[in-house]
Amino acid sequence: MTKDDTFYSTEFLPYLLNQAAEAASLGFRQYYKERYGMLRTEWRVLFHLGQFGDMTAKDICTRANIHKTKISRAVSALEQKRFIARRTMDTDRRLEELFLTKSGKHVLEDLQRRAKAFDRSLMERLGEENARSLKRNLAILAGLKS
Amino acid sequence: MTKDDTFYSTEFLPYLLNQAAEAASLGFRQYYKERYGMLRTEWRVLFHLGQFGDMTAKDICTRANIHKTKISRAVSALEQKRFIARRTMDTDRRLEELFLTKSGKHVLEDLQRRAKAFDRSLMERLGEENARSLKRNLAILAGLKS
DNA sequence: TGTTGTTAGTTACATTTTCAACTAATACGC
DNA sequence: GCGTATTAGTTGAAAATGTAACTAACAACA
Repeated sequence: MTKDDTFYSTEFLPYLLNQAAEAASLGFRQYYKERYGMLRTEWRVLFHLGQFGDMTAKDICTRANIHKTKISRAVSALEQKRFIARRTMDTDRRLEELFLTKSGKHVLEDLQRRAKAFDRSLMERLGEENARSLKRNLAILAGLKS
Repeated sequence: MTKDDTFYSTEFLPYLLNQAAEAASLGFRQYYKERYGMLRTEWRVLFHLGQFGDMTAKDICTRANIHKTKISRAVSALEQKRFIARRTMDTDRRLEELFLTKSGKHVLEDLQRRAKAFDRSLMERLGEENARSLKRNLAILAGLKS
């Protein structure tokens, strides 16, 4: 029995994932926070609305795997900033369809453009092939792919 | 100008990283929380002490990239649980060397064994080659490698 | 229709995190 | 040595998160 069953933190995938996630989101987070006073969940809600069109809070919860209270608060915050608005659905009055306002669209446009650039810069650090493989593996772990 | 400048959330590396990190740490977090009432930072402090031997709070901050207040509180919590103890250093009385108690060592041993197993199970889902490449890329993004 | 169960979303409260200010000890420049 | 600047670590208050209980609307079925 050798002493070398030492297990290093940098070998532990959850640790690595977390460190990488923190490091990678730092720069972008700073931007939407300083520029628009937004929190991460708010940015995500906006992003999802842009991606899938009008949808309900529940839809976003499911899609983004975020708890409903977090979404509820993000929605209120975005509403106060006048980036989104809601309308109760006739078919089921429990549901509220969320949609981007004009200014919300502008903000989202800006954020998306920056997100894209930010993403590219991260990928450049890894190289095309590595980056592709990384994203594939992450999607699997995140349960987005089998 | 085609409409297909749509940028999907699942293409955005920080998003993917975060989702994967959340998903990957869930199972293990549950274990140390339920079994030992520990928070993530506490588990990390323990892990670092096991890995590098006795060290100060500051050392851990630097190594693990965690803010000193978070560490300070984790250290207090671990101390209360009698998993670690501290002794002020003679050479510089601002510094406190942290070390594992007997029971802390037991707990850490258990956690490390489980972490290892947990890690293996994650890696199996990806396949050996993919997993290796994933860890390499994460280390780069985390700034642990150039 | 009335009862029971379920679902979308909000609210209240407890826990955790963040941020800024603080204390105590050391280091530096003179 | 003495004043000033740093540094390690703690603390308190504010912000954010998680958890559970709640309201309002719908569904199902007698």
